[in-house]
Amino acid sequence: MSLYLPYTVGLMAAKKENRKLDRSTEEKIKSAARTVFHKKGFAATRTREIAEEAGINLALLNYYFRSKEKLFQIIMLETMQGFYQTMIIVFMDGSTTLEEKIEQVAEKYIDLVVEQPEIPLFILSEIRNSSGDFFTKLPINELLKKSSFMQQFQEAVQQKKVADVHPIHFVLNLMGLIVFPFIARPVLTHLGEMADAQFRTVMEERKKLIPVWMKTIMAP
Amino acid sequence: MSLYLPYTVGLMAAKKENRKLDRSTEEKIKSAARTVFHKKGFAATRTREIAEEAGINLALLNYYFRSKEKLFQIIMLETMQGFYQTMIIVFMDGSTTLEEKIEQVAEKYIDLVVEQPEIPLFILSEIRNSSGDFFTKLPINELLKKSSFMQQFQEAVQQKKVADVHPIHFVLNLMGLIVFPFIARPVLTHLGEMADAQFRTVMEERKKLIPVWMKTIMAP
DNA sequence: AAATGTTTTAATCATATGATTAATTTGTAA
DNA sequence: TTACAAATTAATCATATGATTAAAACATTT
Repeated sequence: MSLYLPYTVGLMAAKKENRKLDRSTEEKIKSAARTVFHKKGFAATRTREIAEEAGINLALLNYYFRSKEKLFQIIMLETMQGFYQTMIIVFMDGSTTLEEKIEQVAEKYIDLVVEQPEIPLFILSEIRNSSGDFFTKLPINELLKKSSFMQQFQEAVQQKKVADVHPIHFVLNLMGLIVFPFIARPVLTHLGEMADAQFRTVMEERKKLIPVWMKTIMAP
Repeated sequence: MSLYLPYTVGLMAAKKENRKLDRSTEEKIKSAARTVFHKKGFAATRTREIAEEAGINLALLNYYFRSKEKLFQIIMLETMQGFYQTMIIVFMDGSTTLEEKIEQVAEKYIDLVVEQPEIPLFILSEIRNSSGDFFTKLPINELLKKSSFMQQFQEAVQQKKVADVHPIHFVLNLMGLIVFPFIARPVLTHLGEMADAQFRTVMEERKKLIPVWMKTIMAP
């Protein structure tokens, strides 16, 4: 009998681990959902594919998340949070200069999006349909307005170190230069026969180039 | 009896017009399809919605175009053609300088996309899934390689008028600066409370600004 | 070990959706 | 006018898809 104890204990431990992995089951589903949603978008995603990717029964998905919509909203919110966090952190930092902030944003964002290239297109194409509910749940606007970045930027304009154009140009240029290549990636691949390695090289170059370009662009 | 003749003739004329509008029926369906596909993308589009938008019976859609896929491919191809045509025309023109080409591309593209703001996001998000079939059907690659633009660009590099970085940076910067604002438009709307009128103003400004920026960016 | 609650599954449902069919209307020509 | 072809429609089909249910497996507590 005692011979079975270790086995049983082992089994119990494994099961207990699985039990703790209740969280892991939930996480497995979320992870699979992230993968599929990011790649295909909400409308083209089948819950069955998420279930298969997660290695679980379809019913379990609804058991944990009630519906495809609810699961999607969670993924969407987390994705946006993850994306804006980088910008928020850099822009709130009072100890860096305006130039340093640009350098850091370029570097960190390119790193982020090299890891997860589908994110920009995912966010932008899903926002186009959904009403702006996601934004009301994220206090990005308020944070940015009070940020160290905004102060420094307005100062720079007053001191005529930066051209006096609408600040939106600055944001559009910076994010466009960083993010657009990843959105247009498939076009490059098909059109210019650009391989993965070359693309990475180009994006590494841009880490250095974008801050330089931004300075010359925004000069008065 | 003759009293009825005008009416009948009138009716006939109207019907005959409708008959000529066989083409118009096809065109009505395509136009509706364009609208809905552009706005929602392939996966989120319902053929019933296209039919309703076109004011025709659902079966008629399949009568003219066989399937949703076939109809979509036609729309997609025409949309891409329309989008690239602008670039091709400007870039092939041997009578303009490199600077003028940039000015013209910025101006024409912003005009184009102000009229049809959904196009960039539509093209880019649909390409992400579909295999690159659409590109093989469009000879963009070959045309651009032989274009006046390419010649002038390579000349400028040799004469050290333009920085010697990978030419892809040039394309990414130009298209990113032009197109990205339209892709990010919903974010601006929700985040920055930016209204239509203001957005248009900003884009008008960019017609002038982008060529200037491109020059300073690409200087050695 | 028994009882209880939680997680997981197989089977099934209800509806949405793309497509087809058979009949009807309309236009054209003899 | 009649006959024939083309365009259009209402009704229907087949399947995909999100969701639910009832039972089984598993874990936890007593």
